[in-house]
Amino acid sequence: MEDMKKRNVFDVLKERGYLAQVTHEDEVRELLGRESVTFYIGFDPTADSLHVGHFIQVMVMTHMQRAGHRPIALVGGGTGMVGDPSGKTDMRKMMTRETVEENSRAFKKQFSRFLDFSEGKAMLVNNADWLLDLNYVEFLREVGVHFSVNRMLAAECFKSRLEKGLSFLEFNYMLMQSYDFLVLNRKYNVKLQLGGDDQWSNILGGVDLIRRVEGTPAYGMTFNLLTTSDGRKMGKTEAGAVWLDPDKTSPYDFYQYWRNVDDADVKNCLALLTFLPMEEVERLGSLKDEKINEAKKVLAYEVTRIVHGEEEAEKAKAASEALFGRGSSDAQVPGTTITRDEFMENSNIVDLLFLVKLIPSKGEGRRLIKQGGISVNEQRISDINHTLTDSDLEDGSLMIRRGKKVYHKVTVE
RNA sequence: GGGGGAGUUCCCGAGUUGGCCAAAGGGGGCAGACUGUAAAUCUGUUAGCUCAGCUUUCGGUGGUUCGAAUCCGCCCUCCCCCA
Repeated sequence: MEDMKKRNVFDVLKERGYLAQVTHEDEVRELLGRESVTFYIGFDPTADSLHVGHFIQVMVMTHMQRAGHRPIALVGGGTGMVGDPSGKTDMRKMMTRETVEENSRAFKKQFSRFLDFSEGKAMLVNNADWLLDLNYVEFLREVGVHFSVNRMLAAECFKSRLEKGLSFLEFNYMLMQSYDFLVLNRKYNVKLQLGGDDQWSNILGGVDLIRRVEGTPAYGMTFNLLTTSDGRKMGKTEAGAVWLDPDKTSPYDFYQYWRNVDDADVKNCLALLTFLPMEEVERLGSLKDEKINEAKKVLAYEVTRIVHGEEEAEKAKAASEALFGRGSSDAQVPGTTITRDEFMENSNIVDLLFLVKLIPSKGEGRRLIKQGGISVNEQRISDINHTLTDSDLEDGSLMIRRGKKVYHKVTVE
């Protein structure tokens, strides 16, 4: 990782497959190789935690910071009040000011795990600070004049919305984000904005604005969204997004998510989501058939380690090996602890499944059992009315398996 | 502001001579088989519950009726054409 300092980050990012589009490829590359550049990435506070879609941006910021550049994570406390229409087909729900502020705080906390904020090496700003008190007429005169509606309507990001409808509120999003870039350029000499590829139009808006208003160069660069080989967005599970918050997605589930990616996506994930040297990425990514499971283990471990720390990564790995391999059975397996009374009152298998939230409804539980999807201590349950007793407990706990790979340990105390 | 159209179960999308609709079909999800904790494929399943019965659903609300997703009134939202 040390040798990254010597190489131009631009080349690193390109080699690893992050880059999607660059406004001025040669100039940006030269700039990054010449001086310490302050850049920013915006995050919309649409939820109370970052998810894997954000994580790729965080990885980019980390690569950049390691190369001596200064990242600014911008939380969209102001833009979040409007909602980005890019690529969306439906109108966004408007969030209340309180929700936006709450989410912004949660983001702040998570960023500090990945970036070094000491001595001004990274910054976190909230565009609510300058957007919320804007004077409408002044804004129109300073920023609005520079935007051509004709060009905006032609932009790719509005296309789908032109068919389904686009409110004036959302139409303004591009101006706000462009203004962000301008403000940051003036305040902190930010010359470069990064973002997901869906942000291309918005980034271009800011680049153009700065060049017009300030007459100084500004650049933009976008990254490929984390998608599967067949183009679907990654990071979605039956339970929703894969979150970075351990309370929303446990380290074990997080580990399992990466352990189970498609063969075809392993290499890409290793390059984008870990810091492993590219030679290693190439080697692991080219493994075939059963062998590629090794690569998936490395992927799962590394990503979990970066996000949740070494200790949690070890635990997740141990638990996985215990359940799917031969490891010791004593490993930390996800589970629930219930009281003796609860166990007695919910001795019916369906009730118990419901109690520990392995099923969303009892109807679902009955269905699962009918289809052979539930096992207790590796014994398939076939009867909906199956009742559990003390004899099912081993050292005060029993292991339930739902489907092929969802394990849940129930401990009775 | 004027005229026209639409709002269905996770999503898309059938269904309007009122009962046979918890609601076609597809997608997605889940489960089973096959496997490598993969993909593809095949099969089953996909509102809830005290589950061979019952309860709550078809934008909201109030009606008509023995009975309404299907008919009527009002409201909300969205789309299209005109301004």
